[in-house]
Amino acid sequence: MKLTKSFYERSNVVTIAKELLGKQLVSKVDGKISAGIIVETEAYSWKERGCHAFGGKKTNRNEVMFAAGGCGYVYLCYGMYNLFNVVTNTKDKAEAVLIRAIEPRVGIELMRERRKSKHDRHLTSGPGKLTQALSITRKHNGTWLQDDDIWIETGDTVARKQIVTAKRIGIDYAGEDADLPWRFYLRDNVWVSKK
DNA sequence: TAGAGGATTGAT
DNA sequence: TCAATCCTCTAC
Repeated sequence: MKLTKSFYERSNVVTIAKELLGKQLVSKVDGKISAGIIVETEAYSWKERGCHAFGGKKTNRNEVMFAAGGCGYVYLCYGMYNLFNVVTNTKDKAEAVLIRAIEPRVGIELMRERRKSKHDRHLTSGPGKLTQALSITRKHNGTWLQDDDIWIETGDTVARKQIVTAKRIGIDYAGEDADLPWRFYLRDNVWVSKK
């Protein structure tokens, strides 16, 4: 069952990031379905420097973050990798959850083709990898998660004690905000990206 | 309009 | 440890 708009429109992005663990991310591209369980997320808010929309600054790139919760925000990182975020909160309150890793469940053969990687372990264990495996690109920026292109549905039940809290990755430039414990992942899950 | 740098990855 | 690689933003 797809998550409803009211799930995304809540005001606490950190809570949403935690609750997304165990949910299933699904993509349907060219009529082909592939999906996996979300095992790692990070929260971002306009209130802190790690966020593209820090201070409420709107640009062409991050415009989608200012839409109401329930949109996909896809952008290019390092000129090579598409990163997939879920926009949360209400209109003009720019917050989002970065999906950093998933555990493959549906269309694994499809993912192998798209990734061209011999080791399944590397299929979706990182933000740039999972978008490749699910064939998510910048064309999906602004995609409505109630539609039939990309969506998130209920998946596994996650016990509170399975959730590990940590600092976010790769945002050293954010100063003290880089220390915010806004990264969440499932304990002992092999699909979590490692550092 | 030019130039610097980034929410990464995989190979060395 | 480092290069690949190109879009985005800032400053001139």
